[in-house]
Amino acid sequence: MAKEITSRSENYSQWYNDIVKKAGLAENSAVRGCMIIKPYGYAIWEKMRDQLDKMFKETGHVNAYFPLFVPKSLFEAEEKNAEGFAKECAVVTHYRLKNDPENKGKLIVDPEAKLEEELVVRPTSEAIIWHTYKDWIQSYRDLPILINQWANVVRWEMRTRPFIRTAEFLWQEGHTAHASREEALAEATKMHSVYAEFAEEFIAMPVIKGRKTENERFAGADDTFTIEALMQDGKALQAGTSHFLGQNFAKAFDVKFSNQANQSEYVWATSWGVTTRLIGGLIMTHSDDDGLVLPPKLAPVQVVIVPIPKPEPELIEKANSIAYALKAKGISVQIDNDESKRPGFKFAEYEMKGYPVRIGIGMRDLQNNQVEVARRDTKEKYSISLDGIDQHIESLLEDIQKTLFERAKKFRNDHITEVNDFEEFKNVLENKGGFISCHWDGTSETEELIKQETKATIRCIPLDQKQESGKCVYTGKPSMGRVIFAKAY
RNA sequence: CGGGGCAUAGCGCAGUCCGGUUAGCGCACUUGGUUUGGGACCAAGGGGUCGUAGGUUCGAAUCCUACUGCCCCGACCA
Repeated sequence: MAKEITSRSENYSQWYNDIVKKAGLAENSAVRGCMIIKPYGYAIWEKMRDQLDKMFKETGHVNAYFPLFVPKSLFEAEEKNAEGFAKECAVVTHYRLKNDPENKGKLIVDPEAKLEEELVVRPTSEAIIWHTYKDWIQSYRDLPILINQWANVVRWEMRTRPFIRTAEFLWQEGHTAHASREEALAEATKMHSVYAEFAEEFIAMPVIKGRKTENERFAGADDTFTIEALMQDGKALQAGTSHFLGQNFAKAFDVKFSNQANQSEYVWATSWGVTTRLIGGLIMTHSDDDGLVLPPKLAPVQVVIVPIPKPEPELIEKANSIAYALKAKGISVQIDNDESKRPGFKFAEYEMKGYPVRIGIGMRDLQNNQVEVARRDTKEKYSISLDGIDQHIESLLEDIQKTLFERAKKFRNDHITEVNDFEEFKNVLENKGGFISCHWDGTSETEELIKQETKATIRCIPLDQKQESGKCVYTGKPSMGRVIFAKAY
């Protein structure tokens, strides 16, 4: 069970780093701000990637790949976008090294090899992609273009944290082009829903769907849709965004098409992305003091079978037949036949790594035609008959997936607090954390003042916001609905 | 870029204040044995330019100077 926010939040950062390390997900690299994703962490990313990719294809998208480098002149074309990312760009200025004449065995950047035009390492790919789309689009018949790219991007962050914020990260970015405003808006909305569905059904991480305020919006977008999750320490995590880009990029890159009446029009655009940050969200939604807890739908291995006390041939044989039955149901299974470690060590290890279900099988069990089943989410252990074990495990995995979501949702809902004055706002923020639902006068100035005073930002204006007249929690000016504030990652 | 801290075995640390045998501990590793239903035990063993460079001294992990790297706290942020 997740502990109370108050007790964990003091050392939450350390606790998080411990899980990342001990579960074998990732480690810091020698390169500043970058992370090495280890095989187990990457396997989780692959599960996420495969599922998302499937959902993108089901909604009509195809994959392609665009260059890592963006010439500066292209990068700066869409001014707001360029300005928004300028502070965190890695820039390539030279293309060659040479031996240092002053220092044998060392290399220096060859000043002769200075690039005529600097190359920006993509922090996002709108620029390079819209430069390309210009050549691909002439007629309404060329539209829509529905392309996704799986890639790495670089944002030179000052302070980093594994999965949540690293200088280089893996993501997917969808970039679509449409003939009408309505169609582009529908696309942005659709992908917003795809993200919410993925977060809730697969990560078992409840999210609030909403739109960003002008302040928090993606640089270059007319509207940004977001899914906001709540972590165990009471801080919010922006888990995915979908942007309606209007005609901003079409105008910046001069991308026009002829409509059916043979009139020239600018193309309408969207972009949307999720990143390896989702793994951070997963960790901070479900894990406990014994380590990682993985939702079965994203666990690289769903069931591990541990022969007790060690892998005797008879036990291995039985384990194989259980594994065979489970695999027939599409369940992933691993049999631990390592003789060098004792059962207790293995139990702790698999708990740390978050395996959803562990089956223990010993001679004693075999005689009774049963095994011991341990579920990671509740830490319950019980013996069950070998007859019909495949059905039992199948429904157990479903139950674990559901239990994790319900538990996280209850926690999240318990930490949405309606607040009506600013003292209460600060009090809840300090002592309880979580989402604060309150009235806001709709101005960027007020949002900024609240941020400066409390570090809380407007996470989103919920899509299901109720019409309700009230007074801004800060200025007392009239407001027509509540927005969600929180401290965020 | 501001403020603070750290640097000793693969990892985590003690020793530094107050200089003095062969630099130590836990984990991990190797070998052998006994074990094995919740992180086994015993024994033997391997592994170190004490971050780098210079200085003080009969003698430096320890004192002094410079440099380098890393971590934490701020500003920035998926």
